[in-house]
Amino acid sequence: MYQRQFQRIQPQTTAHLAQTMTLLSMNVDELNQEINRALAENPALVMKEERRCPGCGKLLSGNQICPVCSKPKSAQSDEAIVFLSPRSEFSYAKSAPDEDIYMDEVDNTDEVSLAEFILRQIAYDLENQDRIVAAYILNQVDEDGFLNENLAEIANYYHLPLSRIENVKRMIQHAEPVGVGSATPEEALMVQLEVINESNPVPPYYFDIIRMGFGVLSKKQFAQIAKALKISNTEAEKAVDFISKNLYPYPARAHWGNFRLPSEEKGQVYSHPDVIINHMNNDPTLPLVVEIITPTYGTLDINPLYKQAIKQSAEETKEDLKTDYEKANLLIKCIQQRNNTMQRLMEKIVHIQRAFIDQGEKFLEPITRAELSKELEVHESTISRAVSNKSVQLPSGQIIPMDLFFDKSLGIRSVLKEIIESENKDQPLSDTEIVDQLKSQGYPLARRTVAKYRSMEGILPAHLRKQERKGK
DNA sequence: CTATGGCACGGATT
DNA sequence: AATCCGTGCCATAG
Repeated sequence: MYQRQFQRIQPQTTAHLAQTMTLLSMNVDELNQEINRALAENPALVMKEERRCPGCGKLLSGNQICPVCSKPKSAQSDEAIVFLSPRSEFSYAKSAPDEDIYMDEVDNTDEVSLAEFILRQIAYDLENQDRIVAAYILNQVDEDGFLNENLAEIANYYHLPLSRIENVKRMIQHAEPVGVGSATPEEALMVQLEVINESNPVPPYYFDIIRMGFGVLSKKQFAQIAKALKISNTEAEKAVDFISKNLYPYPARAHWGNFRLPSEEKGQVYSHPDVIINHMNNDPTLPLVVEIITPTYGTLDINPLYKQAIKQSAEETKEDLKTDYEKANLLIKCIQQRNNTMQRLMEKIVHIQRAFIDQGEKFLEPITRAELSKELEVHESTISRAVSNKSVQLPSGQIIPMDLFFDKSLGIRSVLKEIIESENKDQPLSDTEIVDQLKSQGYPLARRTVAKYRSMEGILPAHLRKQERKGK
């Protein structure tokens, strides 16, 4: 039975492969867009009503039964339940474009609605002319919330003084979500910091750190920052921590969805995790619940009317209808395949990296994509695609890039951090000494490598660590 | 003279 | 085929 269905799309097998590959390498946000696009332009494709678990109210995909509620309470704590979790916060366009019911869903992801959202906040305080300018600017803002347009040109076009345009831009930037309309991530951060500063004053060097640029921030180079601004290392660390926790460089993304949790570790912000890992009922003795987020709120299906239409229509239109039908069929198959791969992959990863998930970085098992691909009997590149560009939320609330599960050195780096933290601060360990320490703990490394890891973690060299101590 | 960072090479990984 | 990563050598700062 499955055989036959598969046969039908055999002639397009290369297309099938190509599409599976591209879908696999997409994260939830991108997949959401892709599905919306397909829904909009292919009449054969429809979104069926959502189905919820009668027990817990979770959205279910396809014919699946709720994996959480169907699990007996006596489940082993080392088990993990991996399942697909459709999310209602992903809005999709209904097949009939004239409907705007979905607009009053909680979140508005469209640029249009973001623009409207902001415009409503500031419209009262603007004169008519300025309102037009504001509308224009908001329409030029890209999906991250940035404005790449030259203000002087806008001023020219509307025959208004530049200062007036700047004023409008300022108002947009200060409206929620704060920072939209900036030209760069740095500018957005500046605006956000200014706003915070008005109610809760922050030390002035916070601004200087942002001026140093986004790159320094995301790499967490405390040492450099401290040196350049003549502040202590801990002050620098505190500042960067504050910034990554309270500010968000892509203002429009942060507004999108309500559960933004900045990844503290990397100083980067991921808006929607692709996978969420939790303990059942937040109880660490219960099994893990692994949700693979899918943007299909409801189920994708072939429009039943469409099949009839094909039979009844005249010969010449039949062909067109048929290609639509096959395209839709293909997409559904590919998405299923993607889901299946993700599910199998996460099952393996969670099993292997269980210690890491429960107990932290130190226990990250060094594993390569190649090894995993053998176990799962898929091609290496499949794993690569499935893993890249995706993010995972851990039970701790941290959001990490999925690549991290394959980071060979992270485990060692965290041991290194421990060693340095517990060292005698008056006589800091030199790199050579750290090599010995690590070797005795079962991590043979070259001296040069220790130095690399140290700088990756933003830890100063031995002689400077001593100074740091004095300065305090 | 020692500790460290820069550059570049080679092997592994993607 | 391209990229990443560990490592060795060498220059330089302390």
